[in-house]
Amino acid sequence: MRIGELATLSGVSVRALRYYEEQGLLAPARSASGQRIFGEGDRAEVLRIRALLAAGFCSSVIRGLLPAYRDGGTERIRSAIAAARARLETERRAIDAELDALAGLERELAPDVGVRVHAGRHAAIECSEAVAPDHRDRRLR
DNA sequence: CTTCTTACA
DNA sequence: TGTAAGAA
Repeated sequence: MRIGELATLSGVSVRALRYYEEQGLLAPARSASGQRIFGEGDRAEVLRIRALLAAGFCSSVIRGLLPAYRDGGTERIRSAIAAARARLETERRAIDAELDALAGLERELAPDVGVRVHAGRHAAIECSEAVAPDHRDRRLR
């Protein structure tokens, strides 16, 4: 099948499929005219790549993991999962520590801070300088 | 109409 | 990742 069909079947964009090939995650054959030719098995392959990506593995790691999936290298995969889990748990501890630190700063403030009366209305305290453009960032800039 | 590559946002 | 452009 050509790239468009695989994209429809897998729910992955044509752009992404070409990118996966560029990253060495997929190795489709080529027709005489240069078009990528995928096999039926590539559908499952793509879904697996998506699952690995969703779990946080970068393409270079996935590249090394895919062959293990094909030739039953279960131990290699298990260790990769364990490493990823350990890394995430370390990060979680750091996040919990920051959350605790924030709670401490909040308790340190006077009881009524957070809202001040201006012209009879409630208004949130301004904090232009300390606000991160994206609250998902790990550090405020 | 679909795909390819290359390049840019 | 999406989209544009020009060619096949």
